[in-house]
Amino acid sequence: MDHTPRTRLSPDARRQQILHAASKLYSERRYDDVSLEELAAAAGVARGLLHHYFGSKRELFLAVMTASVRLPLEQLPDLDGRPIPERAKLTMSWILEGAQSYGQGWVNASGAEQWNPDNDVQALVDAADDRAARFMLDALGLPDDAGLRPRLRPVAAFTKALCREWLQRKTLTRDEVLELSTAAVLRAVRVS
Amino acid sequence: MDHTPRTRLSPDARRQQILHAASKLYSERRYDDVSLEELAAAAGVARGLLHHYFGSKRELFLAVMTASVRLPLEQLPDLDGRPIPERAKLTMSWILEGAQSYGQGWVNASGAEQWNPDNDVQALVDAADDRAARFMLDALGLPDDAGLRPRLRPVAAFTKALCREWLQRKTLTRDEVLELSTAAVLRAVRVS
DNA sequence: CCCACTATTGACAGTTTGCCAATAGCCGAT
DNA sequence: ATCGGCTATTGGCAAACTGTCAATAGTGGG
Repeated sequence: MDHTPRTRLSPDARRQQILHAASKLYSERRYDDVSLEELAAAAGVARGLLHHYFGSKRELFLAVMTASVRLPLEQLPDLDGRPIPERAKLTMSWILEGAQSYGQGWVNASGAEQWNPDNDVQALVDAADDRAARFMLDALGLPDDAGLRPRLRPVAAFTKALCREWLQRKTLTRDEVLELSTAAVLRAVRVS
Repeated sequence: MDHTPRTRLSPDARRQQILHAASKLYSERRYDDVSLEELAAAAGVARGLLHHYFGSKRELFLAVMTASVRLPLEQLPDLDGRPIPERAKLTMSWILEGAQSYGQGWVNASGAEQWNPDNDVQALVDAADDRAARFMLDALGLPDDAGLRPRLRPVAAFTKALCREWLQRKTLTRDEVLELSTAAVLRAVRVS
C-alpha cells in the first residue's frame, strides 16, 4: 500500500476538490457507472470522506448537478430604451454566448433520465429553467405576473435542444439558433 | 418459502410480462433505486430470469425506455390539399392528443439524467425526436432534405416541455400549447 | 510544547449485480 | 398414453458496492 501522508484541508477546500473531481468523472460516464471508490481515487481521498462531506452517493451527484445545470447569468447587457424584439434578440444572443463557453452541462441536462414525475434531477432542471425564464422577463422589462413565466419556461428546453444541434451535432448555425429561439421568446410573450 | 409451482411461458409472453411490471416500477422510482430483486418479485419470477432475458439490469431498463419514449404516431389524419399552416396545426393537435392519452413517458423523458454526451438514454430520446420530426415533415408534405430536420427536431423538446406545463403543472391550457408549438413548427420550416 | 478538536482513514456489515450449474415443465415422437 | 429431450426457470455463489462507525493523526490554540 502507498501510504501518502494524510493531508488536512479546510472543509470548503476539500469540498471543492471533491466536487471538481466528481464533475469530471460524471461528465464522462453515467451516475450508476461511477463508483464511490473511483470518485474517491480521482479526488485523492479515502472513500469514507465522501460520505462525511456529502452523506450519500446521490447527494454528491446532486451537488455536482446543481452547479452544472445552470448557466452563469450574472450580468446583463444594458438594454434600456430599446424595443422588446431587440431586447429579446440581444438577451438570447447573450445566453448563447454563455452556452458556448460555459454551458456544456446546461445544454445537455435537459431533463430526467426517466419519466418519474417527482425526480430529483428534473427538479433541478426545472428550477434552472424557471430561473432562465425570470432572467428573460427581467431583460425584457416585463412584469413577472400575467402568467408569462409558464409560457416562457419551455423556451429554455427549446433553446437547449437548439444548442445541442448547433454545438454538438453541428447541424445548425449560431444564427439559425438565435433566430428560432428569439422567435419563440417573442411568441411566448405575445409580441410579434 | 412459498413454492409456487414454476410456470413455463413462451419467451415472448414472459418478456412482455417482465417489461410490463418493470414499466410500472420505473414509472414510480429511479433506475438505481429499483433492485432486480424487486423487479423480479413484481413480475413474479426469479431474479435470474431477468438476466436470462435481458442480459443486465441496464439492458432491461433500456428495453422499457425504448417503448416509452416514443409516441404512438401510426395513423395520420388526411391532409391533402390543405395549406401548410393548417396542416401544421392539425398535426400538432394530433400529437397533443397522443401526449394526453398515451404519452406520459414521452412527455417526461426529455433528456438524459446527466450531461454525458454519449448517453444511452439520450440516444433513445434523440431517435424519438428525429422520428417525430420526420413525421411532421411527412404531414406537411415537405421533402426530408434541405436541412429542415435539424431545425424541426428541437421543436419536439419544446413541445414536450409545453406539455409538461399543460398536463402536469396545469399552468397552460391546451390551446396555448397548440398555438406555441405550431408557431415553432412553422417558423422552423420557414413558413409564416 | 502539549492538548483538544476535528479532518481523515480503514475496516465491517448488509445489499446488489452478474454468472452458472442444476432443476423441472412441456411438446413431439413412439 | 408414456417417455425423452429441449429449454424455460430457478437457486446459490462470488465479486463489487454503499453506508456506518470507531480509530487515527494533522493542526491550531493555550
